[in-house]
Amino acid sequence: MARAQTRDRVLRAAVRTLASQGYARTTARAIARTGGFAPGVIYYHFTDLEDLFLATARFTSRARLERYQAEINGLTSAVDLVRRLRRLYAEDGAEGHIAAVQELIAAATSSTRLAEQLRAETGIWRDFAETVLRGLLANTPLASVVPTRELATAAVAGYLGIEMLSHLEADRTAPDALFDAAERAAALADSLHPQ
Amino acid sequence: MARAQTRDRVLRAAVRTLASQGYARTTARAIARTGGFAPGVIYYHFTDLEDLFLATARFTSRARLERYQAEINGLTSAVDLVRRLRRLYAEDGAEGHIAAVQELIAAATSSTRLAEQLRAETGIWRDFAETVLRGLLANTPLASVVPTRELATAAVAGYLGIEMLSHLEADRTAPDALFDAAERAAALADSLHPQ
Amino acid sequence: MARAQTRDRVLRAAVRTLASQGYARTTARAIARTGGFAPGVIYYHFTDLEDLFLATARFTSRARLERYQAEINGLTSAVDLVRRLRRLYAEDGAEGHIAAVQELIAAATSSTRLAEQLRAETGIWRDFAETVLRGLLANTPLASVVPTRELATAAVAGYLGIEMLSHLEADRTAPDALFDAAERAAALADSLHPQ
Amino acid sequence: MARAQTRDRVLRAAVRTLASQGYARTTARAIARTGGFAPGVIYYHFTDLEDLFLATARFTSRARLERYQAEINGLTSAVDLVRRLRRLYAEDGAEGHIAAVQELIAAATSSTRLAEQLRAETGIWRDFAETVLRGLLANTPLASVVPTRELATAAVAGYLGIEMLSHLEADRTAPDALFDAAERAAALADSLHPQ
DNA sequence: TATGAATGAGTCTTCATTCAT
DNA sequence: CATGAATGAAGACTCATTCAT
Repeated sequence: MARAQTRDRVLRAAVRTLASQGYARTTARAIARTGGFAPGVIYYHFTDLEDLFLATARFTSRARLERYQAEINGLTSAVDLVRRLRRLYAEDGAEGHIAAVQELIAAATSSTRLAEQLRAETGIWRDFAETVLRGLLANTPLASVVPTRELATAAVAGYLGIEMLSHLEADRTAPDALFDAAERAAALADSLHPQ
Repeated sequence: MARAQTRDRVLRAAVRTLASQGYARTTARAIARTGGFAPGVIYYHFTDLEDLFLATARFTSRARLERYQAEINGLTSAVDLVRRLRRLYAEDGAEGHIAAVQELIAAATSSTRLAEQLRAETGIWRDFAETVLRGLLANTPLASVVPTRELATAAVAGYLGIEMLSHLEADRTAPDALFDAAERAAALADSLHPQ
Repeated sequence: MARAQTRDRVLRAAVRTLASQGYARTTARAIARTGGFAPGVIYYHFTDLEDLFLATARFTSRARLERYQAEINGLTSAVDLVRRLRRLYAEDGAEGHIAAVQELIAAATSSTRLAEQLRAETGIWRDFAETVLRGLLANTPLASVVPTRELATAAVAGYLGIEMLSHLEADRTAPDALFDAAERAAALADSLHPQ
Repeated sequence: MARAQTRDRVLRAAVRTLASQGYARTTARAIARTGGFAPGVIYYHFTDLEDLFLATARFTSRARLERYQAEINGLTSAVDLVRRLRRLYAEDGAEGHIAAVQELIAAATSSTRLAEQLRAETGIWRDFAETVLRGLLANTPLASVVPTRELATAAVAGYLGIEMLSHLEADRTAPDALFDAAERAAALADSLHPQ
């Protein structure tokens, strides 16, 4: 099998295992079982588990970012934005992307390198959120008032926090109610736009 | 030594270890080292580590809630609220309360009982946040517009999310900038109050 | 409480625990739980667990021997003997005496002193069995033919072996069938007696 | 190394350790020391110690049964039988087979699955003993009188019981005396055969 | 490239035993 | 006499990692 292809299988197996079993149970054997390969394969493609987790953080973050950019770039309506986010968030939940990141952040407490990698990734997301916010507020009375950088940070934090709370619930109704409320607020914001 | 006293020592050691080492490294031995007692003590007071983590979740949540209630109950000014929260948040950071809870939430992926306990605790905090919000918005044009329940959920999520992000940073500037922005927004909100 | 009385409680608790839980699970705590006293009590009356097991071996062996002697001494009919033995064996099973001894014998593999104590006890039982056999065979053509000492050894071995096998069965039908067969053989033996 | 080969090494080490140290001291570490491999090997080939003990019971029972069958099948002389048994019994003693089984039976008090396995094995031996007995008694006046099934049970019980008693002795004279007596009885039995 | 057997360190947990009360 | 809190050693078991094939 092509080298890069197998590498990707390992990365995807790591994401799925982190999301479904949690960091503590994401052992080399567990990842191998999830992906259907021998544990040794991991060590052929990565130095050790820390190395794999670093790559996993980057892999899942970049993959999702591409998807978010493709869906969201150029949007000027806040309502449209919220609707797209709701769909993307549902994807995240189904595929376990945010859950995996959340487990990695908890794991970062005991790995400086992982913390650095995750800081870089969350930084990229905050920049992305800031760009989107600026686009929305352009030509709006709010543009000069809203602290976009802080709001972008809060948005990323909220996204991660919501996922944490959802993880504790059996159902997934909390995010839905939040998206509903956000959509109403977005409608209000859109009405401030000059026609 | 009195039974209850030792039990508390173990709980406090668990909080400190979770916050400083992360869930995966919060072993019985690590907790014992933190607290300065023999690992066996843990098993004299708790059935197993899961039992200890359950008790820790409840212990740290309730202790902090009391503190927050004492500081915040009866406040009507949003600016005052934000200032108190900033101080309380600094306390949390110093003592590792939120960090510990965050690690426990990550750990809950592999323990249904822990997930249940944490769901109960975060529910209590959401209720608390909702009560505070309602008090603030009373006699305000916003009272009928703002979805307090959803906002309370978002507040709890944001609090947890911010702590996650802070954990990745060496410094703690991000929360400061957020509190500054929140204080400006609070001033705006206070100005809507009928004099 | 009188010293000797408590000592006896401990010994009886040890027998019951050995019989019901097996040697490996007969811990100081388990014995204390069975007897309803604190683990420390054991160490007040015995040096350590080995000392307790030694005393237990002697205690249960002597107690049962008294009972057997009272029932069996002076019997001249083999059929009567088998009938009494069947009843005594049922008592043993109900109270776990032989089961406890069997566990102690298995444990003796790792304690020379326990092995010595048990060798002494089984020796006493073999002597008892030999006396009974001699009484039965007296004035019988078999008296000069039957090697009573070897037969006595075989009887003790058989008794222990049967208990081992019974322990593996859910029901207790095997010993019953054996006693039935023995009773028929005894009738045959009795018919050889000169009237 | 081939999987099956290592598995066998572990099984043989388990038998030797059970026989020489007793059940309570047959720890994973002790077995590994006996066999000269790392304790982890046990868990690579068996789920846990209970699983290993189950397999050990079956392994040692079947291996010995094959040997006994090869030596004994087709024998019609009781004296020959006793002589072969004496030799086989000496082998058992040297290799610790019966001693291991006896320890496992004691251990079965705390493992239902082990009890079941051992019940199956002792059942097979009783059937074997019954077959041998029937062969011996064929064409003999005793054939219709002797309850072969019960006698077979008694034989298995006696075999186990004798091993228990021998284990308590420093020397091994008791079994010898018994085999001597059995040989004399066998000669008597053989004389009943029609020439 | 991939596999799977093997290892040794480290984890949770139990337990005999001690000791202050 | 009895209790129950505490300890430290040891046991079962897991797991990252290596290596021969």
